Amino acid sequence: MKKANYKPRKRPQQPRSVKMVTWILDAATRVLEKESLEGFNTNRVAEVAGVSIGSLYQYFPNKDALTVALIEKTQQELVIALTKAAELTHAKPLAESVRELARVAIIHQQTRPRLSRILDLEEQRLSPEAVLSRSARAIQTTLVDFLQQHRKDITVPNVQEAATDILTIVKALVDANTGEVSEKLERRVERAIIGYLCYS
Amino acid sequence: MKKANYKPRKRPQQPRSVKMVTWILDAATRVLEKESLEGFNTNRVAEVAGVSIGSLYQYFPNKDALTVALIEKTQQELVIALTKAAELTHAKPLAESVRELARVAIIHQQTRPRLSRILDLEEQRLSPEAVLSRSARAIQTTLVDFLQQHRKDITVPNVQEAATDILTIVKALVDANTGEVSEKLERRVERAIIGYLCYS
DNA sequence: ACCTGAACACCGTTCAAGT
DNA sequence: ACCTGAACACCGTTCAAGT
Repeated sequence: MKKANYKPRKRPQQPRSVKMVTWILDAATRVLEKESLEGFNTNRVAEVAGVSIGSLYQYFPNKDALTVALIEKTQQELVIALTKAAELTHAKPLAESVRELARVAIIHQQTRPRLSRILDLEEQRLSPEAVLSRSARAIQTTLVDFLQQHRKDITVPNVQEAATDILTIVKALVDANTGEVSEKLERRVERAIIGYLCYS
Repeated sequence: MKKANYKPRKRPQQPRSVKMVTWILDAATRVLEKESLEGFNTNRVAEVAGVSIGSLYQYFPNKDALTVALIEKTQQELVIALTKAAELTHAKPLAESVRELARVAIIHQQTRPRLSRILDLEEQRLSPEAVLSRSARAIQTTLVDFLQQHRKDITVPNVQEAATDILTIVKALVDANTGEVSEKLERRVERAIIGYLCYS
């Protein structure tokens, strides 16, 4: 039985250590983008980062922990963008607001299509074990708030559940359509979300 | 650069060979169900199948080819169930028909929840390389036919695209809700599908 | 304290030897 | 022809030695 510990081994305090973690994460990002999952191995990441393999394992207890750190980092960027967008759409009608949120999510993913797709895949592979991450919960919360604000316009029986389902649906559509023209994809995502929310 | 050849190495003609392939696929299924992806390795599969590792590689050029064969097998079962269900719903109203198809898909997945989830994940991981499989195309075709029959009741601009999106959505929802009570899940899948199809 | 990298273990795959 | 399994290569991870 494998232990599933994806927490970073230590929060590095010393300046050099902070830098090393940054190097490692940057290297991991580059390796994943350029060589995809097949080329993603810890020895290669350490090499690209310019640190020894031993140092990598001082900060990340295993390869999956490194992947989880990347997922966290990416999701933090997304939650910031989504929260900002959600605030801006305050008084606008549902359809328009959804369209803007969808656009943010799609743009976020299309900034680094290969990487985002891989990280979503890895998140699914790891999710049964991993506790829902801080940033994943933040995204969920932002979406629940958004749905509450539009409570009168939607027909879902349970807002929590709806938020989860919508996140699942949007991720799936966006990942399955990597490379699709942004506007077309936006319209289909909008259809899926509002269709789900307003079904009666 | 890796070659991506997922085709079985040979279609076994001799009776002993046919049996061996069956043993190997059954063993792979058991290993995946019991030990999940972490325990799924070719040496273990060969051992459980009672054949030598060399024999496994005579029929499958690599591990992914073995996985693809499992995916194919599972999807063939699903396409049969779906086609049958689609025929039975012939003259019924859209919502009811969708509910029945959704039920078939959910039951199919919940028969072996762990296995189905893993195979869906692996399918995503492999899909950029792999040609869309025969059975995946069959499922797509069945769904397109179904949508054509209800053309007047749905608002999607493109039936092909809609079929793809719906498959993506249903898989994602079902995989994300492994272990959820069947009836609740059915209602949410129905909402997602009909919401998408009838959005205006 | 922290870094290093040789070494170990595990697993995908091959191929010389056996039938 | 087909099967076998020891052996090789690659990669995740550790740990003794160095600073």
